Amino acid sequence: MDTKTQNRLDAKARIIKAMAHPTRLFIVETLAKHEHCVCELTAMIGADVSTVSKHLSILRGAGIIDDEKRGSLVYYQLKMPCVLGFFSCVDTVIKANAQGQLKCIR
Amino acid sequence: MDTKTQNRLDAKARIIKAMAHPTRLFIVETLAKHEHCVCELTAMIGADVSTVSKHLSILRGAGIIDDEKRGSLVYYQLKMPCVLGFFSCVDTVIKANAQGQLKCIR
DNA sequence: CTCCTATTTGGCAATATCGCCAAATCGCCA
DNA sequence: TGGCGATTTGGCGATATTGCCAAATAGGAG
Repeated sequence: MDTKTQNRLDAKARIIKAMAHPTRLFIVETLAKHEHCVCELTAMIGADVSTVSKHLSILRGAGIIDDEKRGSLVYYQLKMPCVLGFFSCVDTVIKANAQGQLKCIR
Repeated sequence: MDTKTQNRLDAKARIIKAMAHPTRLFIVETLAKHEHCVCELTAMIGADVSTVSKHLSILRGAGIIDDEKRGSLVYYQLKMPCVLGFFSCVDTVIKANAQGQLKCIR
């Protein structure tokens, strides 16, 4: 594997890793409906504000979401809706795994 | 966030996490072309066989790839080609990030 | 049966991630 | 200007991931 491929895959993995966490998936799915401020997301998630803020920072760093300060609140919105298409593929994988399990039991 | 949502997102995150590594992305992209045995993948990747075997095990555990023993070799193949669609979205994100960078410089 | 090759598994040290607390910013508004 | 609420950042212990080596396993060939 040459260096160029290595770098390309590193970049790709960094983006994917940004989504590889339940809380961050929740954030992406929630922002897919419409924008939310940090305080709203924090209330929905039920973790410390600093924790939520760091998750948002990771998603923003990956370029998946965007922030916009309005007054004293910071609103986040989904910048790359194409990731939702991926999520449906993941659901397909989960369903296929479950059906594979069933087949083994019978 | 209720328990049901939590479990659903945990399962989703586990699948995504399985792909959140450069080497595993390489494996998925390589198997997308055609199947390969562990020894071939190991040669291409240039890491220890045990390392490659563990990466393959993670992808298999996630239900993304499938294995098939033929003689003394184990051949792996891509089971869920829909993940490739996700990769193109990731490339879009990377491209958008790069263009955002450029805009800031000018 | 025994050797040999391909692959997997166990274990360990290095590194990265996670979530909370405390502290620092930052912009409003009195 | 001073205080306040919203958000971010620093730091720390706990936990998870990673990659290598060594050892175990599995199967075919002699």
